[in-house]
Amino acid sequence: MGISERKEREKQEMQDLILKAAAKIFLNEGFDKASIRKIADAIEYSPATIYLYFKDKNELFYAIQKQAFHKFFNYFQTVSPNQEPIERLRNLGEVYIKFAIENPGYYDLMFIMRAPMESIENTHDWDEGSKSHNVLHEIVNQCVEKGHFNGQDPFIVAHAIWSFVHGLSALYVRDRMKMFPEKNRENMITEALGVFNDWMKKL
Amino acid sequence: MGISERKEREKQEMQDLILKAAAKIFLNEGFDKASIRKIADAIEYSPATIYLYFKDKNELFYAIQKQAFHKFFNYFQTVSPNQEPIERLRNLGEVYIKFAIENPGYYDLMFIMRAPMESIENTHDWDEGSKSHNVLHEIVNQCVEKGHFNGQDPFIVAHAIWSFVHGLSALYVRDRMKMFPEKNRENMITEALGVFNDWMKKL
DNA sequence: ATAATCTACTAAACGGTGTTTAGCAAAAAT
DNA sequence: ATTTTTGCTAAACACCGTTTAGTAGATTAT
Repeated sequence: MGISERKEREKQEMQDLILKAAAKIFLNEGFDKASIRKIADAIEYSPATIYLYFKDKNELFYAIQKQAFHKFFNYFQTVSPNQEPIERLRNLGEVYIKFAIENPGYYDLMFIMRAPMESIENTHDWDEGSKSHNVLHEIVNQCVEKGHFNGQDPFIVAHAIWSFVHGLSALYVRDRMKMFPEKNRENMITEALGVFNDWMKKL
Repeated sequence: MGISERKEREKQEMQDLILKAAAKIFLNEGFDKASIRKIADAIEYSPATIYLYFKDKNELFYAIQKQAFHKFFNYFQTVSPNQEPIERLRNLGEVYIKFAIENPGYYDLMFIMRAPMESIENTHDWDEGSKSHNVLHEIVNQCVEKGHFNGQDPFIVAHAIWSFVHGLSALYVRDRMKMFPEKNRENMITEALGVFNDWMKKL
């Protein structure tokens, strides 16, 4: 019975169509401007149709967040595997920042905005994010095995490192660096990351 | 001519009334629920009246942000002045986190939300925030004078430290720690801050 | 082939939002 | 006493997310 398969495929295609239009408007004009009505207009369907494919606006953006995490993970895959763990950690930080600067809208959705998180109840819903998070944990563990961060809990060390790169990214994405209008914001981030990496080598 | 003075005073009192009601609703129910209509209702005036005292909702929340920065600065004043700069720096980090945990709504408004920043054009509008920021810079400079962070740009070091504590705070305030449901989030922050302080002592 | 059912979709409405406009009563100035 | 100014609001405008009731067309059953 090929009909139900076609139906399934069409449902998938419709979801993708909505997702694609929503992501485009969101990245170009922001969350508030990406209204259900505007998204519906872009794909030439009525607003009510969107609710046949997504429970509400939060679930729609939870789906976009998943795609963002996928892209994020791909960035992580470019981290050189054949190097000292401490070098890989440095590389990971650079790639993290690179993603945030090149995809501020996605970064916002993943780590700052509230909307997509309201569709997350159990840990399972965070799977896509955990994949990237595990990369960090693995590398930190390797660093500890090689004698770095002596005596400190790898879980806490990983959280400290995440917090640092998130802090850099979040201040950038949410425009808290315009207090230094004479400074180049991207350079500031790179330099601060450099300082941090110098510190970590000594630990 | 006492009339214009009374008028001025009454205008000030009305602004305070609006601000107080708005802050209360915002802190208890969040930004979206703090609608102009709801604020107007709380003070028993019509919604249009609020626009006689504030240009728009963004300016209203910019005013609340200013008050938040004032409170933030008071937290900073509790940092012990008669100690080694590196100890004061440690203390400053603790107080920063303490503020974020005790006043998540205010923290959000100061360092994460977009709304109040849309009323900021020139550096002058950020004065209230700069005051606190200068405290950090001063302490970092004293640390450098005492031989810490050798050779590194104090401005960048300060930004790195700010990014770190902001990262911890922002992940907490925006609920990105529920991925570790078995962990106590406040403890995690404290431990990560402890790890960071240990690092800094060695630099 | 026809009748019954089910599917995909939408028009319209509900109850909200920020903001602006026109007008009015009371206070102040003349 | 009359004019002007001030402080305020009712009502409207143009949006928003979401739900409901209903319909045209595809699918299934007879």
